[in-house]
Amino acid sequence: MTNDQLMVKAAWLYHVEGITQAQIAERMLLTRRKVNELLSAALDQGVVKISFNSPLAETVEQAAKLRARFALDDAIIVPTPADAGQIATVIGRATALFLDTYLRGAGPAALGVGWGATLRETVNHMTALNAPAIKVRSMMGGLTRGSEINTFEIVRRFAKVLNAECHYLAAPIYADDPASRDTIIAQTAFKTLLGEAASVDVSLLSVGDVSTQSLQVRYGLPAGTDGAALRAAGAVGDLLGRYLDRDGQEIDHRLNRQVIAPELRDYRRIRTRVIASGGRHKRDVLGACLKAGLATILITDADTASWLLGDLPSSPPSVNMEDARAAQSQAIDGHQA
Amino acid sequence: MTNDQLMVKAAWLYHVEGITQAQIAERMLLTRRKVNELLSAALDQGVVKISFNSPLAETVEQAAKLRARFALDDAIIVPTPADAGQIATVIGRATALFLDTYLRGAGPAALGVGWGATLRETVNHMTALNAPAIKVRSMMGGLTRGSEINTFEIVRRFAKVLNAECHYLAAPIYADDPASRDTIIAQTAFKTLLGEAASVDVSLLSVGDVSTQSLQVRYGLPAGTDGAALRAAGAVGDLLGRYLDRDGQEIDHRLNRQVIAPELRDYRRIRTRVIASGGRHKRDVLGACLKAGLATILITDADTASWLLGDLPSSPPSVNMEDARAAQSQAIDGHQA
DNA sequence: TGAGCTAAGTTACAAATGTTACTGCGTTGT
DNA sequence: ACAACGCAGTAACATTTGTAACTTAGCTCA
Repeated sequence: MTNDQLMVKAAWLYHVEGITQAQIAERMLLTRRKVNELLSAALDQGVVKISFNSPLAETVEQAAKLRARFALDDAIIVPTPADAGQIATVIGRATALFLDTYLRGAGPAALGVGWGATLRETVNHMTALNAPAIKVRSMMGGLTRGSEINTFEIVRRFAKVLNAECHYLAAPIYADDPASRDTIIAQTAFKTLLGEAASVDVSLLSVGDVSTQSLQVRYGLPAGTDGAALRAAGAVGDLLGRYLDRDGQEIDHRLNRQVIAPELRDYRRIRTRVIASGGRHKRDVLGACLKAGLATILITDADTASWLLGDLPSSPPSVNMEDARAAQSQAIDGHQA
Repeated sequence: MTNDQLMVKAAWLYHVEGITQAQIAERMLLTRRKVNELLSAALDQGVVKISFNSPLAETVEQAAKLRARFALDDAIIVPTPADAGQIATVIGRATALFLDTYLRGAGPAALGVGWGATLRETVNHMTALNAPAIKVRSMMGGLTRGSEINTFEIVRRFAKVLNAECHYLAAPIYADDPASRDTIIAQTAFKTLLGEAASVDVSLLSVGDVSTQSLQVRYGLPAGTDGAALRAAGAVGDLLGRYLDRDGQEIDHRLNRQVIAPELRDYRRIRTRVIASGGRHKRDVLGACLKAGLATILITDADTASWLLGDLPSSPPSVNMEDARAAQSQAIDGHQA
């Protein structure tokens, strides 16, 4: 029996029939240890999924406010996890649930996807759906330097889970200079691919920030550009590889003329534009995107939602993540007293 | 905060953020005991749900064979639980998952439902869906003597979870005698209700058997009729309150002229006819229904599926459930040696 | 051939979980 | 007002779970 099958069977016995891991080990002729491994593997590989039927009242309220304030079609807010490292996971899961129902219902012709930790978690937790009619399109090129989060891998996995075909945008995100960018995108092949990317019915993207936290800043920027330069030019983060200022306008920086991705103008024509991101350092750029109306559906966490609604003061860009985390866990500890 | 909200919040912290029950208790200012209670309540009230992404290979194979053999549109097979008491739960859950996706996809105009332990579990595990356009219809009258599984309750809950309206078939399943049955169904009100019941797009029923296990045999039969008489007349069980022989034909018994439910002839016109039932004592009647083409979609357990496919010998009607159960658990225990 | 290495199993233990028994407080009814 | 009842909280316990340390078998490469 394949490993996948073992996971499903063990998970069935455990979660549905409710017998102990020791008993499962006996029945399946495995060690208890192995069963334990299988069960956690099943959980984080998304073979078994845990989903919620009723949403949390608090987040529903925030979602309604966000919808009204930024003219969104929908907003989904998940509670901010105490452990900042879990934000991508949690938002990713919520996004997966959203997409699951959305794709089943609307059945769009084409889905454009970006990349990032959040989208990786999303595809991890999607339910398999036989929808060969859906076209999956990559909306941005890949990182050229190695990274644990691979653009192509994400697109491929989306296609696989939907049993659909996919097109990669087989190019780096940034050309070496504006002139070569123009040459590249003038190629028939790229024109087609960019055209396809811009003509999807639904796009699923996350945003990047300009801190050193950002994978894109660390690995994705071409030689001669760094995060500091972008910040100096007024950037608060990027969408589709294009760096934006606080108002969601593209900054005047050479990098934005090197990017190989659809124009924001074309991007705006996409009917359903999902942006899924959260966490403290993504605040500013999320705010910028919303201000500029770049999203029609927002998926984020409760703290970020509060901030977007103006409940919290704007954070200075120099905020230290360690301090922030310490402050947060203190608040939680304080609760106990 | 309402109890439901507490459950959702605790479940979120536990299943998504992955913190311990003790920590949740601290954060939510509850006792660990309370948290523990909330979590299991959340699980069996269906506030959180565990679902599987990939099906078990073995059952998929059986399902394909059943589809071919009985000209079904679909078949869903779940592993037979070791504990016979769990059969309704397990099949019910599978049915809920099926209905969830089915209703989201096809969006039928009207759903007819029956009653029984399996359907109660089904509605327990359905995902809430805002589908006010769906009409929920009761397809059979209610038991007149008290029972823990109430017909009206089930219809109402289906309607509630779909946020839809429902019509009850406000009548007993059986009239006192054939003559009064005819009088009753001649009433305009009942004509309308029976017509509605027979004109749904999807019906969801389970079957009854003729053993003393059967709730219907124990509580639902009118005075003057008992299980033994039905068995003597060749009945192997009932669908829609109508008792059938091994070939799925209505037996010639007075009871079948007392029943207040759609005619099988009309029932057959329903496009999608789901039958969800399993367990050893339902074998014969399931076989009868399939032979007569009364189902288009079957949801049952693996052992029953095997039997239906002819892999197992027909069981004598006098089989003792206690023995069967003992034999089964012995088989499992034997595994360990 | 044998030393060393890897992978899997076994054992053992610490943490987390589920349950039971007990305690005390409030509430109800006489 | 007082007794009886019951419910929620507390603490303690047994079970289950997750993990780490250790062992063994099989294999590779010198």
